[in-house]
Amino acid sequence: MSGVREQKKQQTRKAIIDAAVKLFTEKGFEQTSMDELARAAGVGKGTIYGYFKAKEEIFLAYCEAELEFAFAALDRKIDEEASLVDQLVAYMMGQITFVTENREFGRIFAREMTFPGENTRLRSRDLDMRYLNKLGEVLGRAQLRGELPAESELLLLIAHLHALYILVLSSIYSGDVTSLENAKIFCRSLVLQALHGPAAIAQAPLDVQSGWQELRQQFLEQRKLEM
Amino acid sequence: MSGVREQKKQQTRKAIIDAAVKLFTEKGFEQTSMDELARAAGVGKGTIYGYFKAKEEIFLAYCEAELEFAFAALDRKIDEEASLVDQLVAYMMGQITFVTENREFGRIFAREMTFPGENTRLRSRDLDMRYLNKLGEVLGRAQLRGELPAESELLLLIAHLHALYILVLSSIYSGDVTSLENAKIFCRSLVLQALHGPAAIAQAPLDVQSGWQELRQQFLEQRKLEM
DNA sequence: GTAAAATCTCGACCGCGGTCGACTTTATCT
DNA sequence: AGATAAAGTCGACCGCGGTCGAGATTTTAC
Repeated sequence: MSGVREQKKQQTRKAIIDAAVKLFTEKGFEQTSMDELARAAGVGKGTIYGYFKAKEEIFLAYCEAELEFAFAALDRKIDEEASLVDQLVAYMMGQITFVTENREFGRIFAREMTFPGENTRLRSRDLDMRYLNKLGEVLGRAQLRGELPAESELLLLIAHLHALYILVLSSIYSGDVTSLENAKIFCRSLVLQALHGPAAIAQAPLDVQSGWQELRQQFLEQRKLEM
Repeated sequence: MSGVREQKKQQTRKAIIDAAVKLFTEKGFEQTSMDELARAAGVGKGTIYGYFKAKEEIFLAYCEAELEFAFAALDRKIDEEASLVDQLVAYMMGQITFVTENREFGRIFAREMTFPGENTRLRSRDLDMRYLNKLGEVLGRAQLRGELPAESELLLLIAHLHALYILVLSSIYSGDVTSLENAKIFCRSLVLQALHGPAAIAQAPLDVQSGWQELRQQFLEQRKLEM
């Protein structure tokens, strides 16, 4: 049972991912066909499906590497002594900035991560956990500092914040939020409310208040909600 | 400019939607091909694309009718005098039950609604607004009753609750939540926290607390989060 | 060493969603 | 009414993601 076979398999796998990174980066996910990918990786198309169940799975493998990098960069930039809100907003915006760097790419990523198909469920969960763990760390530190009540249920808060992140992303793709600045204001307002209850905005610093009011106007005009 | 043409167009449009309702219901969205749909509607395949930009757009048109019905049923069942939390959970669960009635259908719906493509953006926004308006009504009534601080920013709260709904849906597709019962417990915990702050669960009635603790255990085991 | 079994590779092939331009039907103009 | 323009219809056709089984390659058994 010499490792010849195993070795080759690893090579092939790497060749596929490398080709995917190159092509997806160069021309995007949807614009890269499996035929191209196979040719670029130097294998038959069918072979790819021995390594990945679907095109989306390759996509997530590709994301894994990229996200790793983005998170590392973010970690370096985060100020652990900043206020909880600032840190949370920073993480959320880091993630959002990364995802929406390319709009089409981000939509696929968001769709696959938030509502994964059976093929991609496990892989997307892996990726998700990195982000959730990050949130957990930030919250844990805040709890130690006393910035968060000791009896807070951290897991629930993590879920909560994750929900807000998804919402902001969704707002970007629904057209309610059209710039990263607005996304940030939105994030901040939501986080404030999550941490300090429904009346938090009314007590927030003036710049947050006014920023939100402006956004609010845009929402109402765009969506014609009856309020 | 007799209306002959316009009349025919309306007929054709209706024929397409009718066929879609029949086929999507019978065999599902993905299992219905555009060729079949065209044949069933009695038109050429190309004709359909004169009425809808993409298969997904037909899907959303199909949903519109179904959702209308589901909401009406829900409205009839909702107790306007129940507590705010109960009403919110009821609406969220109504929506979730509807969406996940068929798993594949629900995933497409959720993906298209949360991260719409350029083709389906406007239509998905229309649908979204119905749900948001419902939330607004419930919150507005609660504010009048004094169950919600007068200075609460309703729009922000609506956004917040919408985020929670999406999260619960996402948890179902990620495999974190595997039954409607669990979804309900999750919903309730999240809503409580959203309305009463991060420490709300610790003060919740015992059954909510214990239900959540059980769910929490499942999460941790499944996801192996470091907490 | 060799035969049998297990594994991996490949590209022709499938059905799909979506496009295109030739064709038919309706509206408009004189 | 006849001619021209405009609008609508259609299915052959395209490239796509994914499958399949024949054939090549490695492992195992003797």
